[in-house]
Amino acid sequence: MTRRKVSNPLALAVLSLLLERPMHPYEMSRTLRERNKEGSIKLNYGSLYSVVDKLVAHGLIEPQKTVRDGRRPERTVYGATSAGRAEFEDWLAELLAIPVKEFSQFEAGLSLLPGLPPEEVVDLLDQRCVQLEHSLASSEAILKASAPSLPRLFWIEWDYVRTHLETDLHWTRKLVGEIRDGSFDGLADWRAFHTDDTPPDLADPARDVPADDTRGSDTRGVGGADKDTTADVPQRKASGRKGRLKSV
Amino acid sequence: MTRRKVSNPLALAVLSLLLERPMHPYEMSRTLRERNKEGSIKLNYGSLYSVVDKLVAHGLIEPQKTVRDGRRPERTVYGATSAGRAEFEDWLAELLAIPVKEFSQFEAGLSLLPGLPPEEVVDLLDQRCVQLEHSLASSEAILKASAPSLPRLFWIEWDYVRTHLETDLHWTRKLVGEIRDGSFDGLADWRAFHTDDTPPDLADPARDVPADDTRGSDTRGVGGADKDTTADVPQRKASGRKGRLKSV
DNA sequence: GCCCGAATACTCGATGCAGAGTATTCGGTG
DNA sequence: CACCGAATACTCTGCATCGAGTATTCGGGC
Repeated sequence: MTRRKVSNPLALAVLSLLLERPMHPYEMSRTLRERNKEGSIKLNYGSLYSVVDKLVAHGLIEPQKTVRDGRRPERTVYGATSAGRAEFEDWLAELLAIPVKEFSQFEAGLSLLPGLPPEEVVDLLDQRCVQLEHSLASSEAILKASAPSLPRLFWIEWDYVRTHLETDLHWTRKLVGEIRDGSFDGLADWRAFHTDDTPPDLADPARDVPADDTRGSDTRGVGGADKDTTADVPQRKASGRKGRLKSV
Repeated sequence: MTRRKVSNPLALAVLSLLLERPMHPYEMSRTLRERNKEGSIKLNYGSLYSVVDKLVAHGLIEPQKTVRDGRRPERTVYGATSAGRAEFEDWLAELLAIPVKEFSQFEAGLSLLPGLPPEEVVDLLDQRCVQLEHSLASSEAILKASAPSLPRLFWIEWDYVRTHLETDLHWTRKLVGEIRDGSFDGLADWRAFHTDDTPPDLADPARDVPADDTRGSDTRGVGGADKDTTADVPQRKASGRKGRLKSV
């Protein structure tokens, strides 16, 4: 019951292509690739064929003929129906008008940030910045390559992602800066939590209550989860991980 | 083969909670909600229980005891193993250090923008701006509410999303402005494509070739896809969609 | 003491999707 | 003319995910 009968955005791209001209599935995939739409619409064959089938089942597209080139196997050419055109326009309008909350991996990571010590976080975010710079460079390469040959309308989505990459990079750099120069709010507690052998309940919501209890309180004494919380562990972790991630 | 044995970010949150103290699944969900982590990590019960089972199966967490409050059904309390701690730290480090490309709905919409006429796009993006302003306002409300009681470390992810919302809003406003004041590159062709009854092949990659063919060429004459491409249709579509979307 | 709604604590089946795998054919090279 | 790698054109299976559904229990009002 996801509102749309076919919810995969790839279906929208298929409709778009078939409104332009009839095609067979493989041609759709090639066309999307040629136009650099692969970067904005996830394309894989499994989904493509199942999406086409579903569009047919709902009467949004229909097989028009089958052709064969040389001795290649037969391919079915599909075309959009007028119901398909209506669905395309309505769906695209919705995508443009109504922002939807999407969950990013990085956001999830940020929300669990207290789980790593600040020094290591700085290291990791530095690595992230380097990667973002690379992504940014290749985005800009695409823009440079497209701009002379095609009007802006056809590479507008690249401008959008580039802008967001920039924002991301600046935000991350700023955060790294704050942690590094010590101006980050609560930095001392954060560090202490990871160096003490009996860390305070940093992440507990009952934290606004003045911390007069909680040294070995019952909430932590249940046992099991505390093993290997020794002082040397952070060192081992840091070096071990740094080595692995650099090699990636 | 998704690299991790359990790939759902919810599993990372579970590990994080269980490293803090042992819990039963329902308590995990409540805790995540109390801490406003629901906004950054998608939580639903189906996933939660299957993720817990999988973590157990891979030895990253383990059942510790079963308790019952009053006459409530028994609940299983889980705790993290040391393998679980290692997985948590490694995974979180990866999330922070390595940016992954994620496909947003809006980006997909942008990449198919030529499918709607510019006037309608302006309308739709205006609506988007209004929605984004609302999201931004509620993000800021959360920040205002959290800032006095908790150090920045615990609401850093809200700062991140707020920043991206702002970028998004500014970018969209700018685009709307360009289309509206006519400075958008290729605007005339875009509009013509949607008002002419025999539109040029605007979106075709063979566009750098001077358009000396393609008036009623065989690629469009296959029939079916062209019906209801009459001049009055855009009016009807626009008003119809505007009505519907406003009511949402 | 009874009723109602909210919270508790899950279960389960359908669906969608990823992506590895397969089989064929074309084009270029030695 | 034989071969090899790249491109063509799919298929198939397993797994994750989703969210609706269920059954129970607590708390508060009347």
